[in-house]
Amino acid sequence: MMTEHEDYLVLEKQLCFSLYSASHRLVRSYRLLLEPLDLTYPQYLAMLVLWQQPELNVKELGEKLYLDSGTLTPLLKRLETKGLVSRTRSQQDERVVHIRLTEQGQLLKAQASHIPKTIFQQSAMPLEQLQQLKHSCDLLFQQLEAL
Amino acid sequence: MMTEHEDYLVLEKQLCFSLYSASHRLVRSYRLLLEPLDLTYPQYLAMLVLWQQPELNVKELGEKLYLDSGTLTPLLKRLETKGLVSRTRSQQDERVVHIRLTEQGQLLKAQASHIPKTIFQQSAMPLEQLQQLKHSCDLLFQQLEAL
DNA sequence: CTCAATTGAATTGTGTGCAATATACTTGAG
DNA sequence: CTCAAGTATATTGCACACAATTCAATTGAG
Repeated sequence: MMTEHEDYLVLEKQLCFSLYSASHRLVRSYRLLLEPLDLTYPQYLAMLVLWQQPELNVKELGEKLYLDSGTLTPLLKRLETKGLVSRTRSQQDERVVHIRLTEQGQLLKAQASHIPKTIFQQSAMPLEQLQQLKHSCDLLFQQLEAL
Repeated sequence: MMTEHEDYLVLEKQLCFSLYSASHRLVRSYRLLLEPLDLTYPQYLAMLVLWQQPELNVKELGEKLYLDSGTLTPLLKRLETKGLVSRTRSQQDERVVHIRLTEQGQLLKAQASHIPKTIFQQSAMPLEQLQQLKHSCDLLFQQLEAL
């Protein structure tokens, strides 16, 4: 008694809901591992970037994380309060705010090094399937971004 | 110069970040389509459930959406304000709140019927790959849920 | 050189997520 | 029958996301 279109409106059939739920559940798994580091998942993402590139500005960080200043400014202020990063305005262009990893922030990297492997083990899924999942997510992102 | 563990700490190699970004981007695509219906994506998810089952309580809805009352109560109050659902306490057990689809809420279903197909087209990805993506997300969710 | 347009960040406001707590109600062991 | 334990929902508080706006600083066309 459902039209073809209406049938697609079933929650369990929607890819987006699966993606949405899996993403939240995965972040929840990270939460337990990040609690000892006193980091939230988005803060951990920012630290990941800084561990690779210890200095960059808010715009550059936003481009890597796909987040805007409305999200990043308060997040970075919290990281600053914890002593993990410093925020200083550029001398050359005072609109720009440089984010720098502090020594304390650098030290935190060692405590995070086990996390990716732990999450991988918790997923209890074949590496190959996870790689394929990642690849499909990246492609989906690109397709939607391109619109 | 990176240890094996440290190499995993590269943002672009992390499945979770791909999942996280793809999920947010997909919700953003929904946002444009849902704007004419005056619904947010989580509100749309709640409506999807109600279009299948026009009456249920908060706990049942939470089990379907994997959300708790802290999220659902304000969300459902907003749907009530829009006239899409009613919220009434059970006579038998006054702790229970029944959520019912209103006539206006029912009418909204027709306006949403095109959305799944539109999103599918915007993804510009093969149906088979999307199905596989959904399946992997569902599996990942289950594995993490089972811990 | 000048001012309109642009840019980078911050601010504001709305709406989730979710942990923790509170509250009211129901149930069941004794 | 009673009260301790459990249950369903609501409330509170914190941290994102993100659109919209503001503001200060820079840039570039004429």
